[in-house]
Amino acid sequence: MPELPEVEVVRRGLQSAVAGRMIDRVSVHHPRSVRRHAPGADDFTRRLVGQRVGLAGRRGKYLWLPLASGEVVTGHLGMSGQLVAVTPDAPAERHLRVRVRFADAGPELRFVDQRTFGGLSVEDADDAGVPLTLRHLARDPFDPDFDEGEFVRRVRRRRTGVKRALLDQTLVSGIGNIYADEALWRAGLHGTRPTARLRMIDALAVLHAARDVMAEALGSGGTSFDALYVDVNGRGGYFERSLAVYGRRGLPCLRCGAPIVREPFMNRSSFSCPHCQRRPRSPAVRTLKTVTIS
DNA sequence: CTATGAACCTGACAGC
DNA sequence: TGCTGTCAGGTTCATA
Repeated sequence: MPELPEVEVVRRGLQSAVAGRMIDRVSVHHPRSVRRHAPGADDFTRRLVGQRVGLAGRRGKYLWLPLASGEVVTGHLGMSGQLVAVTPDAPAERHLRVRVRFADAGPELRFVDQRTFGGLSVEDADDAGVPLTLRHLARDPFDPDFDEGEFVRRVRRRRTGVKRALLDQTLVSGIGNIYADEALWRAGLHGTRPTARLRMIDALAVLHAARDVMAEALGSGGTSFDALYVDVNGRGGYFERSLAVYGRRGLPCLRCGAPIVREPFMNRSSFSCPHCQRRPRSPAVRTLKTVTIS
């Protein structure tokens, strides 16, 4: 569930809850939650214990905490992951996966994850403190070094639909199913519009729309449809009230009044306005004639 | 290298 | 009361 705004809310909460504190004990309650830490759960624990943590970082939907050792502990929330700060004597959550206790008497950090698509791992970092395993990720639209020209060039080189491109974390990171649909609605584009023939002005419009809608969502504490997305204090956001299309099948478009439609998309859903976002005549291209030059 | 779809999990809910 | 099928905010891996 969590996309960039929700992960950023968690990053901020994480930082105020644990930055500067010393890790004392770590317990892994489910091996799957540390599966991306190749050396295993015991090694994961060993690398954390005794470390003081620094200021939390984020790229796209990933976040991390630097350790005094120079390594970083990285996390991804997947579809249902939560990082919560609670008093050490609070009862264990149903889906408690990893528990991090500190040397002081303050709250402990818990990774709770119903579906276990998320996870934690300890990684090496580059000179800028970015985990090495995240370098394949594109920067996100809030990164001062995000290169819009390069984004447009790379998108137009693709032979796919614009929604697929928005969700490709190697082109731009942080955008998921909700904010992709919201951005496409704001830009007046249907998600199956072929990227190869996308005008530069449209590519930039949808990118800026994604950045804008995610900034607004961040201001509302994120989008919570249910209890699966919460901040470190266990509270949800309220941006779902401001969504224009996502989850609004049959309800009137806020711009023109036409009923919002839901269409299947990659085993999931896309929501759009049939009037404001007209379908392309020829859908996403995928058969490209290959010409061999000998 | 690029594009696509299945797999990875658990739980809520609708319909029978 | 069950059972079955569908759906959920994401990423990775195998296959063309």
